[in-house]
Amino acid sequence: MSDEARDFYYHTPFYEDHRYGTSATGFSFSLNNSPLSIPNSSSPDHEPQAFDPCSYMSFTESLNGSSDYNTLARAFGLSPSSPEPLSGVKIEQSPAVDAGSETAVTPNSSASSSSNEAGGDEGSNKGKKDRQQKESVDDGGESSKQGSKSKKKSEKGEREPRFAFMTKSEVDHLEDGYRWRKYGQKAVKNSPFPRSYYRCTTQKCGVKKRVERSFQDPSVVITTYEGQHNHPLPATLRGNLGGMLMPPSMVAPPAGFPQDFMVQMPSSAVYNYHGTGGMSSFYPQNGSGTSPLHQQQFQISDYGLLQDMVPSMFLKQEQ
DNA sequence: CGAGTTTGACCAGCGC
DNA sequence: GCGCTGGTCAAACTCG
Repeated sequence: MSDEARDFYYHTPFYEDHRYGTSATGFSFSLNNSPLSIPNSSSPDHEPQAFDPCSYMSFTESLNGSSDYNTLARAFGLSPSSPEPLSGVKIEQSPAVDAGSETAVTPNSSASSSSNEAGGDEGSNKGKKDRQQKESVDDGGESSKQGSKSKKKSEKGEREPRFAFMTKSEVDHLEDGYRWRKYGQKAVKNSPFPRSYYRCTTQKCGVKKRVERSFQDPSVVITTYEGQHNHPLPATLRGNLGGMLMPPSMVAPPAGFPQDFMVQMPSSAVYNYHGTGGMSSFYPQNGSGTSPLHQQQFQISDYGLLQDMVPSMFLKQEQ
């Protein structure tokens, strides 16, 4: 499918042994027990495989477009060997999408992935496309609501890169520096918690995000970003960021926000976040839990959105 | 009054 | 074909 071919996407999990080493200033990544370290010039006295995410990139930057998804991908050990510059990274399940390459990348695949998140997006795009067409017909193609639609349907199958992570928080909608407008909420199957849909309020910015709570652990909020911001952070909030490495939702922890949160990227990668108000860092969890700052962990076993959205951090570049 | 939220409706994809 | 589910729209409503 052209759509898939045009995007980057995550492959469903299957790598059961991703291991993330950790240090106070960074983390390493290994694939199938093969350490995959990312150079770090700022943390020489840490484990060799460690690197300083802060000096490497930041989620915020990534979302802001100042750092591309390729960087993000690299930072997390994604698409480690991709030679060509990536133009985007996408979280989505790869249903049948190229089963061929998928198998190639995921030897143990067995996976689940029941998901339809990716498909859902496609669907939504199409849905809107249709809708827009209808409306266009109704008002001669100048529907006032067009605004939002024009972008999404925009180029029909074109899907935005997605990035999902989990955070341990008591508030559903975490502050991330950007302004969001909620445009929908839906009950999620098999979950007592609804999923909320947000869109960046900045004009021309088509970034969206979905927020929902894990039904397995209500204290965990699953946030999925879709697209990249094409504008800077609101000035008023920018100061709080300082380009620190933290998940988009964590950029500006609200008052009362738990100082620790964890982010789980791929199937078994668990990141812990320890914020101290002023400085914050990501602390990926490693098997031995050596990080002194480890606060909380969370293992995704296999469920709904996460399963679908964050099956693993493996990306694949389109061909 | 503008911006954001709520909520019911609509629609498409998917599985059976 | 039908029902379920996810995603979005948009009118009504709330809030500052």
